[in-house]
Amino acid sequence: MPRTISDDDRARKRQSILDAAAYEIARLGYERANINTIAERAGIGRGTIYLYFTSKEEVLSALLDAIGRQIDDMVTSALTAELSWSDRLVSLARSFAAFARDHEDFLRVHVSALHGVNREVGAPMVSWLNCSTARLAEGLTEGMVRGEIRRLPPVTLALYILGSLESLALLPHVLAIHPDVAPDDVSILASLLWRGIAPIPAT
Amino acid sequence: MPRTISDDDRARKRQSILDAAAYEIARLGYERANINTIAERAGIGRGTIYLYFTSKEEVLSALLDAIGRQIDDMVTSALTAELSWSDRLVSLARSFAAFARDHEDFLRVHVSALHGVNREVGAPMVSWLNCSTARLAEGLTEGMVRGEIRRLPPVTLALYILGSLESLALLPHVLAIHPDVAPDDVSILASLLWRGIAPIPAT
Amino acid sequence: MPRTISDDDRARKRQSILDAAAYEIARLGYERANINTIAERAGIGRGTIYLYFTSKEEVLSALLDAIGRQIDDMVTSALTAELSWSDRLVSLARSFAAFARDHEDFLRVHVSALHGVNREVGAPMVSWLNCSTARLAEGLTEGMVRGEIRRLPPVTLALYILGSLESLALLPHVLAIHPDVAPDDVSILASLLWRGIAPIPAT
Amino acid sequence: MPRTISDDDRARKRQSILDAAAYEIARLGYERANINTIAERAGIGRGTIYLYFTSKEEVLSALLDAIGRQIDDMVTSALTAELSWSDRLVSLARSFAAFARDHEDFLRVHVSALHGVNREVGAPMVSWLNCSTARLAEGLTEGMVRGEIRRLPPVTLALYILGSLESLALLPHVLAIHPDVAPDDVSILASLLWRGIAPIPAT
DNA sequence: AATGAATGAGCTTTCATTCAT
DNA sequence: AATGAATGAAAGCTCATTCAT
Repeated sequence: MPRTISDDDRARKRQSILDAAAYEIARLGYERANINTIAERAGIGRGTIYLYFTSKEEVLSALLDAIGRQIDDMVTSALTAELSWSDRLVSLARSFAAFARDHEDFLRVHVSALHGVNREVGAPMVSWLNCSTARLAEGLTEGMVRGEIRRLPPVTLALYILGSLESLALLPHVLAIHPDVAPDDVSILASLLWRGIAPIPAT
Repeated sequence: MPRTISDDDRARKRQSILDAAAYEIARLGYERANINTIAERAGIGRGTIYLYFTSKEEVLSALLDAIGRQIDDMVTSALTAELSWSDRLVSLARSFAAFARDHEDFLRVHVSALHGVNREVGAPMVSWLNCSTARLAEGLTEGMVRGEIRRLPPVTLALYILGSLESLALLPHVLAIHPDVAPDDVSILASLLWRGIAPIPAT
Repeated sequence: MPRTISDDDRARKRQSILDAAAYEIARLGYERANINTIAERAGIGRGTIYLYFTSKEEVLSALLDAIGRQIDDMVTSALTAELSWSDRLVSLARSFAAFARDHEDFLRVHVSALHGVNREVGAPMVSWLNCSTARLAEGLTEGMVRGEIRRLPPVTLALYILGSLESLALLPHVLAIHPDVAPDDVSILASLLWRGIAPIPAT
Repeated sequence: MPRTISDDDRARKRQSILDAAAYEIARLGYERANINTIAERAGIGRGTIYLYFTSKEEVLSALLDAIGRQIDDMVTSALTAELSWSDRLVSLARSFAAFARDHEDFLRVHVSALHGVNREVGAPMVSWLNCSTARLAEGLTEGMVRGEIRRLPPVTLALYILGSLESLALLPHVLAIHPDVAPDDVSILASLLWRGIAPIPAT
């Protein structure tokens, strides 16, 4: 009688592997992160990981996929809320900041994968990024049509906004080194974004 | 008669190793970049690299050092020029864009090291980054005193500007994927920065 | 059901690695002995050695430790036996000869490590040698007190005896080259030692 | 006009290489001794060594040859002197001790090569050792015929004597570590040898 | 005759992956 | 379903040797 595991247990264990992987990858990078250590941290045997993922690469892919989905959710939420664009940016900035606070590992993996890892492995992340970008660009286009935002190439603008938000969110963590950077500075900088894209007031 | 090499030849060969390393690291990341392949690309034997550098780590360190110095030069040039802050930002953006065009590998290695590699190796890059940041922060402070720039925490602002410039410069390359991003967009986006930090006009 | 190995099996495999290492080191010396070849000879994969030892150095250390313990046991046995000093020397000589016959590799590794390898690796062997030396010196001192042995510096004498015994034991093996050396000569030579340390008979 | 070097200069330079090699090999062993370092120590370029020797192995061979010849000279001198056997042993012991004092490196290379290095490389040393052994065995045989020495297998005895002399000579150096071994002990131990081989006095 | 820059074979070690249990 | 002992490809690095000068 083959032992069977409930779908719930399976999902939970899968997630615990991803959490452990995020912890290690955020600290060591993808290459130096060790499957053995990840298994230990997840509280399972080394071989068990291969019952949930086909390879180390797939662990990273799945991780990036999960992270990309969460970020996309944040963007979607901010866009669907009935807010002014100024408030939407603040909302987004707060969401990113909260995400960075509660899931620092995830955000770091995301950023480092964007710049470091093999292209193929990062594929799912790029998919989500494109998705979020398209969604944001679409919203921005509407805003431009309504005159709420300065007219600029919407896709490029969307990429810039998302990139800035990530950088801003990571600033206090990455630069915990820097004594002159106060965590609160981040929120101040968020307003820079808005001033940058706000429509030019009629004189 | 000893077979000795001129200092010039030596420097040239050293640079060719760094170029080959930049090519590989920009595409594969530091860990996957292979000393063997780097040597092949530089057109020398495997062991020769170790006549110029003590280890693979030192190759990366030297590379980051060279890149950091070049970026710092760009910042210094822009600051010493007699320009308005608005023009300075445009000048900086153009410098970064040119650097990204002519030395794409270098800029990618720089950014990926900032987010990816283990800390110790990135030390020289962090040094240069701190140097550039301090220089820019100092300039910004003066600008604030003169009322040319909105008052904001100068170090944080400097980091944000440098980060944005790098992202902007890389946008057309990284996102060559994205059909909707035109290279010219970069210069447009540079103005976002200015609007973000420009002093609030008296009503 | 985890695939675990019994302590017995583990010890057996560990020993088989040490045996293979002794074989190679006895013939080529520590430096030339190749981990790859040792693994092949032990009938295991290259990486498996590193599940039992942390490094090549540790293989040698463990080997020297095992050998040193066996030699120390031989010395202890000879000393605790109720024998005349003359017979003790014969007993020791026979033990060493038997050890050399059955474990020629071990004895050769021991002697070569004593004279060849870098000091740090030989540390465990030196420990055992000091142990055996101290034990023998103590016994010799008692013998001198009782007038069974000529009065001589005990530690120096102990070192000389142990060194001679090892040389004697190796003679027929090392100098298998030499057609004029008969294996039996060893036992004859053992008596030289006794005559050397025997008390001067009262005339 | 090809530059030519006098035979004298050539011999002197050859010897300086051997001296440097002895220094390094005595401290690090043959394998770890570095051709580069040996060249530096000899005050010549790396490639120059290969104008005097065909390979690193040949350097060791030549070194062992030179050492073997010196030791053989010592044995010959002691045997040709008109002395009693007791005094000959003392003379030999003094010669070895002096050699160990003035040329510690040579003696250590000799001993370590005897037990450590590849057989083929040690060939010249074995030749000289056989030569000295045969010479000493011949002398001992004469002594036995004349009743000055106990009757024992002469070749084996010769090997034992030479081995003991080397060990004795090295004792104060090797065991400088050992606080209980006084340098003077060596001369005391030399008499052990004589008592071992002295003829049994008629009762 | 002398040099030292260049080479690449060969070494130890790591670690993702497999598979007997 | 789960494990962890075993593996071997692949990596960075050293150093004896060559050879253009």
